[in-house]
Amino acid sequence: MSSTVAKALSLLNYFSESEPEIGLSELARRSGVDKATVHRMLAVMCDHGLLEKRGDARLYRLGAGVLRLARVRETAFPVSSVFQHSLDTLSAEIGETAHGSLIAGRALATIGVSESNRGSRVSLVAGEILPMHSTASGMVVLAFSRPEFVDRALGEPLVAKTSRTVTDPNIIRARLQEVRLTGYAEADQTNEDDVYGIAMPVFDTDGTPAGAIAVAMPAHRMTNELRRHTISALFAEADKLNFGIGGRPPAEFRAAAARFSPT
Amino acid sequence: MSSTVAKALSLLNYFSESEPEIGLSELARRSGVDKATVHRMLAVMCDHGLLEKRGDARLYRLGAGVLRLARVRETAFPVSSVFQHSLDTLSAEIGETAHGSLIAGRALATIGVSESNRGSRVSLVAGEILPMHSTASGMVVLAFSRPEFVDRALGEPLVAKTSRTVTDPNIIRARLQEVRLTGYAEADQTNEDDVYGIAMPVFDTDGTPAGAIAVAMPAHRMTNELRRHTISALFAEADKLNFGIGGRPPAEFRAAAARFSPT
DNA sequence: TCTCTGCGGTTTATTATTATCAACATCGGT
DNA sequence: ACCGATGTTGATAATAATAAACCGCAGAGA
Repeated sequence: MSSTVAKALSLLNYFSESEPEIGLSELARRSGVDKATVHRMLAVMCDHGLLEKRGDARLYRLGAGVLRLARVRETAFPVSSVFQHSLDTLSAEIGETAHGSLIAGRALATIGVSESNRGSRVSLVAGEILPMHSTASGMVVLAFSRPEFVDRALGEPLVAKTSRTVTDPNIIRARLQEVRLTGYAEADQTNEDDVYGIAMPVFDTDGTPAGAIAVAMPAHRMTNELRRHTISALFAEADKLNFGIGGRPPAEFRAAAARFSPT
Repeated sequence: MSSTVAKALSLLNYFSESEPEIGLSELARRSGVDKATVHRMLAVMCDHGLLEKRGDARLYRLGAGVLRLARVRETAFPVSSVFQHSLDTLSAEIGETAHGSLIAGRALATIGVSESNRGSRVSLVAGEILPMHSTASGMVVLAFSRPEFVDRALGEPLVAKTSRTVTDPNIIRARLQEVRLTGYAEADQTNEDDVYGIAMPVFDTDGTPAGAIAVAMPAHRMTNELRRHTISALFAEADKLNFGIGGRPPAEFRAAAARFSPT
């Protein structure tokens, strides 16, 4: 938990789209790590290209090394690009914003977005970390994950992102059971007000969830017909996606998919 | 060099396109770090999503976290995408493979490739790390870098990649002086047999090199006319690229560009 | 089938490294 | 000259690396 490397790596998570450059003192304050230590860690990470210091300012930002690593991974295991294609298809067909996420360690990382071209649409940023308990994507991933993974996720403090967020682990576990039966998860303004999300899992070669694809729409626009259409499209795209990345859905999910009738 | 974090991060560099999955013992052997230590480091990095263990096999590979970090950086500072556009333009105009690289720590990382559609062409992998002394991109970056950076780069052991590779720091420094005058660098089979490269620097907002764009072609195909055409196109694209990423070429480079006459 | 070998993973006590804390030097902007 | 920021240094306390074992497992070969 408090290993040196873990502390250093956790510094990377403070960089986001809304705050792409951060100074030493700021990082030290947020991470709770000593300033001198943070400085040394930053120096090491700069040396390895994970971070870089703008010679101009005295701020740090993510370095070109992360671009390189991402390229290496994407060349060897093209997941992001395959996701993007499915997301574009989804957003075009549903007319709402679609996004994809992958399990990264114990978190869920958004790695692809395709916004609808409507004037009113849900807008979200790629690279964001999604909470497991308050998003449809998180729930659908948990539903098909191993118990240890679920325990660890629900063991952490569950933040109430909105007034509708469920933070009781027991209720969440009950919902996970439902998700296992339907194959998809819905999040009615549990992560963000006015946003209704529907998500479906994507699997790895070993049958464990690799991530999720989801459609997010303004809550007031949700109808039964739109839900059916979305879920149907998600099943289709999830199927293609699993094929594209070599994922093998477990029997439980395949059963749920077979149970779904797009009537 | 011997910091814990540095050792952990250096493990990431063993993953490449040609070897995207590596086991624990293999990593321990190559890095020279103890197996138990490597195991702990890998566990931490898996926990943070930089790596992931395929539940199936017992191998490690780069995780989804690197995709997320790359997206965050690319959203805040779109460099890779801007590069790609220039590279596509270059390869289309010259008819040879173009590639772009960025300084990542003390190394030069390939972050974009656009192969020509010729049957015979130079093929190279994105995500590769380029040597500074034996590639045109490396030389052009060094030529406009600060002396400390050059000293550090030339202080490391210089590998002779081919029979033509120059490994004498003094000769290299002399060549850097020439590059400063011309604004571009040429590598005639100094990094790879039969490959002739021409590179041009791209700059950061503070006037230091951010990376380079380069054209690589089969050495036997090189002619004076092709060289002129390539250099001319590189100057044009470098100019656009600097504008696109907000780079400010130093006076020395602007003078070299003005000196060039595409006659 | 049985053994052998190499691998991933874990443990132990010891050794070496590193974080920490506080203090100070330094730079830039107001 | 002020202030908050980045760096940097010192001694002490906490942490992690090391080395050499060990287990369980899988595949190879006899």
